[in-house]
This record gives sequence, structure tokens and C-alpha cells, in this order.
Amino acid sequence: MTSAPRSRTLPSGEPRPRYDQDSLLAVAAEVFTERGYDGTSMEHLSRASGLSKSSIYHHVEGKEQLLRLALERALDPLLASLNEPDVTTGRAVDRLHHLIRRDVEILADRLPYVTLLLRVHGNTETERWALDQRRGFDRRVAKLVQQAIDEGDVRSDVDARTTARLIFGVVNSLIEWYRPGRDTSPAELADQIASMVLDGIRT
Amino acid sequence: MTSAPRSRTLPSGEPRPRYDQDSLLAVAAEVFTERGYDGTSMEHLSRASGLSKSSIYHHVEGKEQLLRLALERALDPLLASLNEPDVTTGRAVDRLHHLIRRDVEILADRLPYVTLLLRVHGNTETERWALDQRRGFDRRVAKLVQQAIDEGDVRSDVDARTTARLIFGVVNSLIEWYRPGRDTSPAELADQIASMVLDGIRT
DNA sequence: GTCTATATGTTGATAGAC
DNA sequence: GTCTATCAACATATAGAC
Repeated sequence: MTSAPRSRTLPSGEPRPRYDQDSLLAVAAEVFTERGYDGTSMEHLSRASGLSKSSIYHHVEGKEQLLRLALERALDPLLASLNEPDVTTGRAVDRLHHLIRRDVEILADRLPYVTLLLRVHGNTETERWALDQRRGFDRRVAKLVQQAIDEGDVRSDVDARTTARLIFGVVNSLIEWYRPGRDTSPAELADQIASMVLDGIRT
Repeated sequence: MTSAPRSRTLPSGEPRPRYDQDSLLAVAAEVFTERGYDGTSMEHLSRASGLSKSSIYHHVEGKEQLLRLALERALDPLLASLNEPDVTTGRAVDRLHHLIRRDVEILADRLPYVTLLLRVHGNTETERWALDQRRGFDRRVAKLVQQAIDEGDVRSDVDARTTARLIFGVVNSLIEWYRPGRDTSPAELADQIASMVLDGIRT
């Protein structure tokens, strides 16, 4: 698991992330991702982290808080991507292009966290919250696609909502097989995908 | 999938739901699909089916057998689609077109079963078996894409394996939102998707 | 901050009456 | 074929010593 420098003073604004909580979170995301949230017991997390079960409770309130923190690791950059300059200015089809590239990069960068996000079932309050955040994201992408259709750059024989869903169907499917390091670089992959997707949807 | 009571008329008194293995399976697939396999307890299945837990054990050996039967409902037609005449004769790009159309139809027809298949984590023997079947399917699709590249009909700047994965990334993402009846007809959807995908990957 | 030991509830599965 | 009652195993979480 990744280790982070511990004693550096961080810029104010966010509560100082605790080293132990962070590395525990990385382990938890990996195990949740592999076994599913429900299929993961505190015993599994204990073995994977090398901590006893009760020591884990020293760092986090419980299993569900680990889930929430891990999901935020995926949701924060994804939601932020919608507000980046490249995605908020210019022709809609170009903004869409940037968004696709950006989100492939985020997915590659935060793979276990995004994988977790995409596999969540609405069994707990935290899971339902995550699903709700995803829906909000999807809605905003659909709006962008609609704009691109209105501007005449994207085919209009398929409706915007469907097109938006298919686009992120492709992007999100990366979690099933993409492994940074082993496969193409994130930037190159992002180019290939954006190119294929746009060839498929353009007028 | 609706939890179908037996078609037979029941003896006098209350219309107690009677189940055979098939209708129980439909309920199980629905609940597994909604809550995840690990997140589903026999108690959940009991409530959803109207049977007591122990009555469920009269029909099936246990929870994992329900999973296996449900997964076969998805895997059988998917694997069979690879051997259909339209998919085994002619130019590779056309066979690919047929395969995409066919699998969108299968997905629409067996939605809860395919959804379950695509969400499985390798925690149990049955789950690992399903993952293995999926890998075999993917390999055969990748071969077909490679043929289409060799025949000059599909772009060669992205490798066959990646292209195959992206194609079924789109198709499989349907489980996230497609609902037969509410949305476009399966045939129409299959056309739209095949069209977009092929526009994206053709030379 | 870590551990062992344990409280308390839920799980998949079984026994046996009707 | 259905049910109620029950089990052993395992779940999340806590107590308290070091």
C-alpha cells in the first residue's frame, strides 16, 4: 500500500488527513473492491492491514465510514471535473471531449476508489448517498450532450440521455480490465477512447 | 422479473404462493441483483418470495445453488450467441455487428440474470466459475475483432483486445439503466448501439 | 495505539411437527 | 411442501489491560 509523508503541515482548509487513516483507507478500498462491500468483514480488513480488528476501530468509526471515505476519494474529483475550465467553456462537443479525457484520467488515477463507487448497491445509507451523487453527475453529462446535439455536432437519432449513458458506459467499463502500468498510459488511453466515442456519436 | 405464482389453480382457501424452482429463481435473481449476492440473506429471499427460509431449502440446496442457476440463465444464451449462423459466417465486421445486436437482445431479455453475472465478485466457487466463463466469452470476441482488423474493416490504431473490451463496455453498461417496456424496444436499441459502436471503430 | 477477550446480533442451514 | 424453533458459525462492535 502507498505510504504518505506524515508530519508535514498541510495548508489550512481541510482537516489534516491522518496517515494511519489514509493507509487503512487504501487497504479497505482494495479489499472492498475485490470482495464487494457486503462480502468484506472486519476480519478481512484486519488480515489485509495487519491490524487487529479492534485497532481498526481506533482509526475509524466502523466499516461504513471506511466506505464513505473511500467513495469520497472517487466522487470528489469526478464532481470537480464538471467545473474545470475546459469543461465549462467553448463548444459543447469540445467540452464533452475534455470531460471524457479527464474522467479516464481520474479513473486511472483512483482506480480502486472509482471501482468501488461503480459497484455499490443501495443497501446502506452511505451507498444510497453515493448512488445519488452518481445520478447527479449523469444528469449534468446528459445536459452537456443535449447541448452538443442542439449545436449540431452530435447525432440526434439517439436521445441525449441514452448517448450520455453509453459514453460513460465505455469510460466506466475500464474498471473491469484497465491496470495502470500494465496497460497503455492513461493519457494515451484517454485519447483512444475519446476518439472512438466521438467518431461514434458525431454527426 | 415478476415473482410468478404457479399457474395452477390452488385448492380452496388463501392463495398461498407456490413456487417451483424457476419462479423462486426469478425472485432470487431480482434480489441478488438489487442487494448483491453477499448482501442478500436467506431471510431477504424468504420475505421476497413469501416462503419461509426452510421452505426455500426444499426447492434448492442453498443460496449458492440459486446463484449458479441464475448465472446459467445469463451465460447459456450469451455463449450460444457465439455459435449462431450470423456470427459464424461472413465478413468479421458483419459477424461482429450481428453479435452486438444479438447480445443487446439477450441482455434485454434476461436483464436481472445478466446484471447479476456482471456484478459477481470471485468470493465463492460459483462466482469464480462465472468470471471464468466471462473471460472465455471476452477472448472469443477479441478474436473476432482481430479478424475484422485483419480484414481491414476495423481501425488498427487501438488493439483488438481493448476494442473488444470497449464494445462490451458499452453493451454491458445497459444493465445500469435499461428497462424493457419503459425504454426503447430491444431491437431499436440494439440498432442504435450497433450503429454508434461501428461508426466508432470502423476504418 | 495496540492487543485479547467478549458482548450482542445475524447468518446459512437443519430438525421435526403438521 | 409448508411451517416454527433452533443451531453453530461468523458478523460488527466494545471493554479494558498493557
